[in-house]
Amino acid sequence: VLPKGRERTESILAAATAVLVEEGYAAFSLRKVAARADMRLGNLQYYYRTKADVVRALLARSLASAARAAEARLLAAGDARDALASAVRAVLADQETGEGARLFVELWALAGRDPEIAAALQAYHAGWWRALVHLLLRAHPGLGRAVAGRRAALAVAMLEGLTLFRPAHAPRRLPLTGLEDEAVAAIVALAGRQGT
Amino acid sequence: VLPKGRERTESILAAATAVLVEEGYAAFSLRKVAARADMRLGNLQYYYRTKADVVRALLARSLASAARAAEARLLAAGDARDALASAVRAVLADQETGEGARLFVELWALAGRDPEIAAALQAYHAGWWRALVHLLLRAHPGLGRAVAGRRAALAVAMLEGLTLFRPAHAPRRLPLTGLEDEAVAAIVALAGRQGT
DNA sequence: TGTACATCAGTGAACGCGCGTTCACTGATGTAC
DNA sequence: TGTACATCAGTGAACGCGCGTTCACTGATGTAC
Repeated sequence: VLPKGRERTESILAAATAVLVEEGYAAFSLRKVAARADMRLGNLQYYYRTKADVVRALLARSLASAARAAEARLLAAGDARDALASAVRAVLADQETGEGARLFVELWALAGRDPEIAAALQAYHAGWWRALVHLLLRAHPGLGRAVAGRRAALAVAMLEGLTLFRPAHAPRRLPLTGLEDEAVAAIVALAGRQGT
Repeated sequence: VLPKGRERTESILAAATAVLVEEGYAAFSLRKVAARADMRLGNLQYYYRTKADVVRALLARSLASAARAAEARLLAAGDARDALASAVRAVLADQETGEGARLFVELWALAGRDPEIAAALQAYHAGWWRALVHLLLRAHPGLGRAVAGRRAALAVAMLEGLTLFRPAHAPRRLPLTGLEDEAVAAIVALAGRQGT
């Protein structure tokens, strides 16, 4: 174990994530991160030499944990008949807080300008897309990989798109009652339709 | 007509949009906007007193034009049997450039922190969601408003989510061939499924 | 047509501020013998 | 166990820079009489 160093970098990244989520990248500064982690600017820079290093590390940490969570959700359902439905339900439940959604929207915006971030985000999506493909194929082996791949991509797009209607981003007057059940049903139906 | 003033504000907002799309909100500054619009900072501020005023105006301009385009797409299809399919196809075609997508991702990120922007964005989504509901009900009158509303919301989420896989944001290794056709088919099928 | 004056459009300098980064320095902790 | 020394962790000041905003000022254009 490397207790001291790990503790330090962990608290720096936690502070950085909080600042990014609460204030956005435009207002993200090393001084704020240091203050939030209760240390001096100079000391923070002993661990991460530049602002870019902090952002890179924070990105890696967040995506790794989100990927772990999402894939676990999808795989946990196992072979049950309603595996797909309960996995989708779990993913939707994870979106509830809106905090993660806020972080991801920031990262999407950054990805438009930073190829490294774009690649990391892409790898993250590919990760749970793959898990979803497995799930689809297990439920409907006749689909074939190509069709299952496209449909999984549509499901990912729909689920990610739904985060945009979360409370944090909009008062969402879109008719919301029962939307989650409808989403689950839509994805299950999407999976089962006759192949293209 | 107010030729001079309009010309000026128009070129300011065009410059501001370009800067926001190319550099992101974090790097968005009045000096850059002024330089791009080929005028002095002081003169720009004669038209918009503060940075917030520029952002507000640019938001209004962009959303109004995007809303006009999207609703036109959805309504142009008229009563034809394949109205829904061709409307969805048109919306997907509009996404092709990625430029608009970049702008919207920036706005989503800002919406997380600015209620005014969140409200404007929400109104925009509500606009084309409404058009989509009409289209769904015309194609399948038996659905009922509630179900049609939920399904239109899912379609909006899917279509918005798909913008995230556009070239500008990711090298997109997700299996893309035929994805658009699959999306059209999925939304048509979503519309026609037996009501919940 | 000419004159006086107000408004409009545009200029340029200055302000104070927070930023990322650099750097010389200080103790504490670990290692070698 | 003690001493010498290297590395680690942390401090605090300073730098130059771009930023939003304020402001006094200047011509050009429009209006009144």
